[in-house]
Amino acid sequence: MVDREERLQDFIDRCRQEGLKITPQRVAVYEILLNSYNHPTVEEIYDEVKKRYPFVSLATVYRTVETLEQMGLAKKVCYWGSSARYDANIDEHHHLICVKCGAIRDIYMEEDLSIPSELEGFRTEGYSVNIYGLCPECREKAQPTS
Amino acid sequence: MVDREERLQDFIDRCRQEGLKITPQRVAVYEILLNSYNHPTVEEIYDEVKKRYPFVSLATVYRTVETLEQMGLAKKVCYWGSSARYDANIDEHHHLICVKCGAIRDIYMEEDLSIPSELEGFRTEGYSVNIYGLCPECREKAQPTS
DNA sequence: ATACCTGCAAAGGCTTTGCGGTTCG
DNA sequence: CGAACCGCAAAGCCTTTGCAGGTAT
Repeated sequence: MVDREERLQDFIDRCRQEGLKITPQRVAVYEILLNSYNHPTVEEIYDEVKKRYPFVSLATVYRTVETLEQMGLAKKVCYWGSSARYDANIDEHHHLICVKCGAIRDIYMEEDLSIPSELEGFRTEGYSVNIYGLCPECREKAQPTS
Repeated sequence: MVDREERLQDFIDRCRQEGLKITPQRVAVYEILLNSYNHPTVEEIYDEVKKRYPFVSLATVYRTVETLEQMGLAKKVCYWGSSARYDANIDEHHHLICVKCGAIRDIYMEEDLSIPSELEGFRTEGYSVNIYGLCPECREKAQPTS
């Protein structure tokens, strides 16, 4: 895992390279995403940004996460529920997902799948593993035998 | 893979057990899903059902796929784009996903990940692997070197 | 100075819901 | 006959977009 400061700096450098303006809102969105471990929704990011810049608009957050995604600095993760979630962790990692409440946790696995670079005509680029189950909180709430 | 007729019959039996009415629309939705290999969207299922029952409503299809999901007979798969897709293939299988157009293809793998039944406090139930890449059609459209 | 960006509000798309009439069991 | 279901239309999210004013370079 690369250092957060370094990633933020990389982001700023790349913005300059690509002629994108470095605005406080943009930096805030990426910084918040870098410091989140819970794969926040756009709304959640928005709430955080608002603490620093109360006049920020939700549309700006949407535009920024889209930019980040296009730059390859964040990923959109979408499993259940209505709203998309974002993840700035671009290391090879996988997800542990609660089938009840939708919570997502990052997980690193030793095992490595050997995926051919060509499969059924597809040129493959990468993979991710989703492990489904019940999170500790939801197990608690369910019958004690689970 | 279990036979389609058998699955349809199971569905009907379970409906009876659970006091759910067996309506033509319901049967049609499940039947269409069973015979689809392309993980159709609700809209696509709707278009198919309409061929048999022109007066069917989109809301009914939404309600039915939700029922099927709750019964464990279909899964909602949601990666990109706006609309959810459904899959009645409940065998252990994985997905090959085109990052460009969102096409999804089922894939069966020899390799088996050994997932502990308990992981970071989660009680695990299963997993799925998503392999990302460019589908044949999109490779074609891109530069010939891809 | 200018190209890019933001905030606002409106529009757009997918999905859910309320209701009256209908159908299955 | 009664409970469950359907079709219709409206409402409800989440997300995108157009525009006028503001900001970074």
